[in-house]
Amino acid sequence: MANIQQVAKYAGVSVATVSRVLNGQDKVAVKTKLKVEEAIQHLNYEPSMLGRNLRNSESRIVLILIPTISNPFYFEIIKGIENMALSQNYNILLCETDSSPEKEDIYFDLVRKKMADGIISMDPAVNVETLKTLSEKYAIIQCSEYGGGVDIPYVTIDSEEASYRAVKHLIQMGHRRIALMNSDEKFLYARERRMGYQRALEEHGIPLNKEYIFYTKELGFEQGQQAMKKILQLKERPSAVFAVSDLLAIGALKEINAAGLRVPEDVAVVGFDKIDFSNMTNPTLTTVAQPMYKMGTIAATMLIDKIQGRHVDSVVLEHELVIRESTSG
Amino acid sequence: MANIQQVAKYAGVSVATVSRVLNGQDKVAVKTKLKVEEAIQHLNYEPSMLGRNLRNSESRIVLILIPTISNPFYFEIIKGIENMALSQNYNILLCETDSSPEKEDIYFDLVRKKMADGIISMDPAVNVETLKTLSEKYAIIQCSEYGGGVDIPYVTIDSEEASYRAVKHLIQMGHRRIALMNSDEKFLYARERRMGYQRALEEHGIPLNKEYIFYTKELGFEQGQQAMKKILQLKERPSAVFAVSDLLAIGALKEINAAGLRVPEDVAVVGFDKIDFSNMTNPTLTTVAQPMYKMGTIAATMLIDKIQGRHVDSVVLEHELVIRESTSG
DNA sequence: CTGAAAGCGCTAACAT
DNA sequence: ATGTTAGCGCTTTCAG
Repeated sequence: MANIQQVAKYAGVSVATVSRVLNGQDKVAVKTKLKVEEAIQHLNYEPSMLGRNLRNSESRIVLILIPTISNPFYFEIIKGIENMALSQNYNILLCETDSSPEKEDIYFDLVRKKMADGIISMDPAVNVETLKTLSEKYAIIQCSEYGGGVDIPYVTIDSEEASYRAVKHLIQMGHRRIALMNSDEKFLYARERRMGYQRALEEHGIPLNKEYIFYTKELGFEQGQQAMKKILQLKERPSAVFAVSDLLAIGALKEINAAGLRVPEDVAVVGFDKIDFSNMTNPTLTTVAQPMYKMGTIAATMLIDKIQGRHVDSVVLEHELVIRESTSG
Repeated sequence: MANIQQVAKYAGVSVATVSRVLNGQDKVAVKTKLKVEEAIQHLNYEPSMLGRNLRNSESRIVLILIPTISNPFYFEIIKGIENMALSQNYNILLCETDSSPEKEDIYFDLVRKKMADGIISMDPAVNVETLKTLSEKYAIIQCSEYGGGVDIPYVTIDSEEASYRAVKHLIQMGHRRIALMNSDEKFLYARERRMGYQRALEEHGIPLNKEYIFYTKELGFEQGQQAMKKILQLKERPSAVFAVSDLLAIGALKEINAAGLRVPEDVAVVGFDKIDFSNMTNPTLTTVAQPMYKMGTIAATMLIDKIQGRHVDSVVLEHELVIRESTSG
């Protein structure tokens, strides 16, 4: 396979000139340029990024850290990141951490070893200490999820407010016994969403019933089913459930159905994320929409700015409550 | 940031020795090794893959080409590929082509430019000619989808047989008016599945009714809804539908429900792929399971073998019909 | 506008 | 067992 030397030789110019033609920055005489281009054509030359990357001390690869690829919530965000990255000549390495520190470390190593120029972390379970240390030397952005108190730029929504609005909607639909299906409160967003839930209840004079708050280990379908099973066994059965992820909510839907109850007549359900599937269920799911694609593009822009040494500020984006059949069938 | 030179200097040895310690192949005296390791520790040294990659003329990155990340069908396959790749020190670049030749070409360029060592293509819409040309110079494996007649190793299942069994199951459940929801027959797997469908009908003396065959542009939920809408308008309404993807089938489910009909009493439905979500619907979906994780690991193994110059043969894996509520509620 | 030459960080062949 | 050295393929001063 031809390299830049051979092209230079064939074209009768120096490698520097070939490089100039390749990068199109410096001025090259039209005639010379033509010669070089012909040589490139003739030799079927493709510049090697390996050489270029070493020379430039960059990999033009950015890491996306997600807990699991199976949660559709990440799709649109990833698309946003990808398109923005691509437009800036960066490629993305999608890294599934399975929320495991060991796997996480494999990927962190990639930036330590210069195989990646930066990281967009969407993993709430990420080892915050490591991330913090890393962020002193490398470009890191937190997207959607973020650890509090750490000085790493993030893009996210106001979880407390979103949660507040979702619960308020349920209250306005006449519900007073509202269950919360939350994930572990070691995650900041989980604490925030619980606070929004409480604020809505308080504001409407509904006393907090701790029996109505359920914690799940993960945000998946099965966890939603299990939690819903417990909820349905309560003496004073809630008439509504607010789940902090759509998959949880869909699990709840399924379980309610299995128990022979109807949504929303017997139990209303609200999810969170507006994943594609939330519109495929029967009934369709009321849910909180995050501007995922936009969040992705912004995260990518922030990261690239950071990589290139520019200053970046954190961003909080708007969200929207999408009312569908599961609360107002 | 420290480089190998500085480590060598600090340890009072040559760079070659440091490299030896790093790679652990050649023999190094324990004492020397200790000195080097201390230097590495002290200087916080991390070997740069940029230098190593250039030197070794490899990137240790493999490309996965998929039409869209939104189809959960790919999850398990990707996990399989990823785990196998990781265990061999390869990383994966997930590339969404959107079935667009332009985007495809961006990714092909990555291997032309040595940024990737090989490709696992799962995109049926891939430009077969380009792929063929590429495969003469680079390592390429087709996974799950493959173009016929091209001499590129693949791993897949027997689509014709899988389709045959799915339809046979419907016939055995007493159905005789069975619709087929297929994708464009420019794809080999679509032609094969149609053939399996026909074989099952023929074998049971059911005449082929062309009105019962529907083609969709994509394999998504919306396409399933649209096709089902048309199916429900037929004078002689089919009593069963075989869709070549779970998402199509789930769209059909939704539409049947919307029309006030029941599954499987009024219309039975069979999908294809056994995506996670096929178990979350109501009713749960009868579907054809492919050994996706295994397919992924095999594809990765094949690719790495190919990259490293070993010979590889194509593989056809077993499938399984998973009978659930949508055909035998 | 073009060329010569240095060097990014690493590995491996060769020499000792 | 260890050191010396020549590149891998590219970009970018610096001279001319």
